[in-house]
Amino acid sequence: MTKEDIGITVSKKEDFSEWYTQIVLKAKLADYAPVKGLIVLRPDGYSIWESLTNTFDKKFASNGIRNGFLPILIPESLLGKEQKHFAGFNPEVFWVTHSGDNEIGDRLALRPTSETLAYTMYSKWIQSWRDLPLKMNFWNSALRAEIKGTKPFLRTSEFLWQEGHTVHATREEAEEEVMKILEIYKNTVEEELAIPVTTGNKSEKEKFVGAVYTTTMESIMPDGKALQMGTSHFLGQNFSKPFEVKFADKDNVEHFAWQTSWGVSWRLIGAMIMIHGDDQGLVLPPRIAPIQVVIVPIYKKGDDRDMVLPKVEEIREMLESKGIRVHVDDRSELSPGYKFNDWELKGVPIRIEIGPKDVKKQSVVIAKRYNREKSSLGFTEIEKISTILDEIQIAMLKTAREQANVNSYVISDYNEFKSKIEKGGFFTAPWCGKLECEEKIKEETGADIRVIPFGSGNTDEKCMYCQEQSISVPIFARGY
RNA sequence: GGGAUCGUCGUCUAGCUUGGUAUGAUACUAGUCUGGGGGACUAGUGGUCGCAGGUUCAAAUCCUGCCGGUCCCA
Repeated sequence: MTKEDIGITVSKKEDFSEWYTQIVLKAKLADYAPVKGLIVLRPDGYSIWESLTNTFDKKFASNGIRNGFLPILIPESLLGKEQKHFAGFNPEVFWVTHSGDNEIGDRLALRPTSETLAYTMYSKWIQSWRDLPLKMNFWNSALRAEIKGTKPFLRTSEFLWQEGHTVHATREEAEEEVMKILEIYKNTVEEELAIPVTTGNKSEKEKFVGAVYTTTMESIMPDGKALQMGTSHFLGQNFSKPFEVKFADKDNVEHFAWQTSWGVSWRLIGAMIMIHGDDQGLVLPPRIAPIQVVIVPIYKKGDDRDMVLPKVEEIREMLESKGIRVHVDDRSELSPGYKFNDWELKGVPIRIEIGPKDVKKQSVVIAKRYNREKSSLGFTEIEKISTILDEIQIAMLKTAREQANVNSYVISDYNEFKSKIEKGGFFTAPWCGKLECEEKIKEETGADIRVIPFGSGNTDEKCMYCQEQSISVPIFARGY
């Protein structure tokens, strides 16, 4: 391995796919497991996930949602209770058929999602309107067999996610919950991960199997492909009926409950890597970065060391007292240059360099990761770092938004669409609402309806494909 | 679903056509000098060639199957 091979050896622009994989492996976020389609998270990857889960947990909690735990095995009889749901997931379910050498009668599924299991439990727990709403969230992993085209964080046979399941007395309340969750998702992804999203509905064809409707948030990746960032489903009574999730209302009449389910996965990490990363490696938005500021002390002789280290400690304490997550890189065997590159590969938002020269000048050098700018900051101004972190966060979202806009088009001519889709992007185009057109477009161009943005409809335009009256203006794109 | 391609110390790689138990770099360990953008020198450790069979006196090399990675098309 040459010097260059320690870092990323391909450019994001020229070989996006390889670039992505190298970041995941070389920034030590994850590694491949011995089984196809599975990955192992390493500490630097897992701490990003923890940072995300912490943020979501706070928001869920303030919305009255509490965490629980569900087992990973679901008996086939339960999974099959809602027929469409079962049919939708069956091709990608892993089955447990044996315990030791003995065959299991009712074979067990490794959960592809937990609606059926959760609602079996809910039906035991809910009897009265006083038990509602019931709002729970589960952090776990789900398993869906991916045979081809696996990619760390984006498509793996097992993935970490949260699945939320709520039960309500009325349709209105459940639908409100669907939107509240989608709003939490959108805020978190935009404000914490600095990734702009478009929210709206999935088409009938693309909705969650078993849902009445699915709301989604979609983002556009730098290679022009769309990535589904999270979904929030209104299940209506589709599950409450087969699973008998019912309650006695105030009038003592028994009703089936109204339900929602929703989830985001570690795919968000993949999106963050793709959107913000550059040819030096990962770039973490400050709010989600496990380490926000890394201090690299620079010294050679003992004297310098005695001058530098106390100052480093002082700065560390000051930053920590302001709630900033700081790390001091005191590895003695590595040169400063190596450390600079190393932390850039790992994406830490701000690096502080402090050596004898700086101590004499009563200042430090700070380097911002997202634009790789260096500047000098006086000792008395160190507290400004809080503000700088905020500014970086805002700048990153702004840049990402601009990039997304560049790759978004409004279009109505199908031939134009067919030629432009080759380069990727989001295409807002009128659609008649018929499945047939949706399927044809998919077949001919590889693009599907990613999202029908809220408020889209009542247009005078003709369907891009069949020229009949359109009923909405969805975003078409090729997806991950 | 169809097709292509790859797999050799931790990592990257030579060797494979024309069989004779493996090359170099980097990393790692120890020491000395160094230290403001991936440091230098010296001395060491580390692989039986993805896995399983087969052919052969002999297999990293030839054959078959499997496992895993990557890419393209639907």
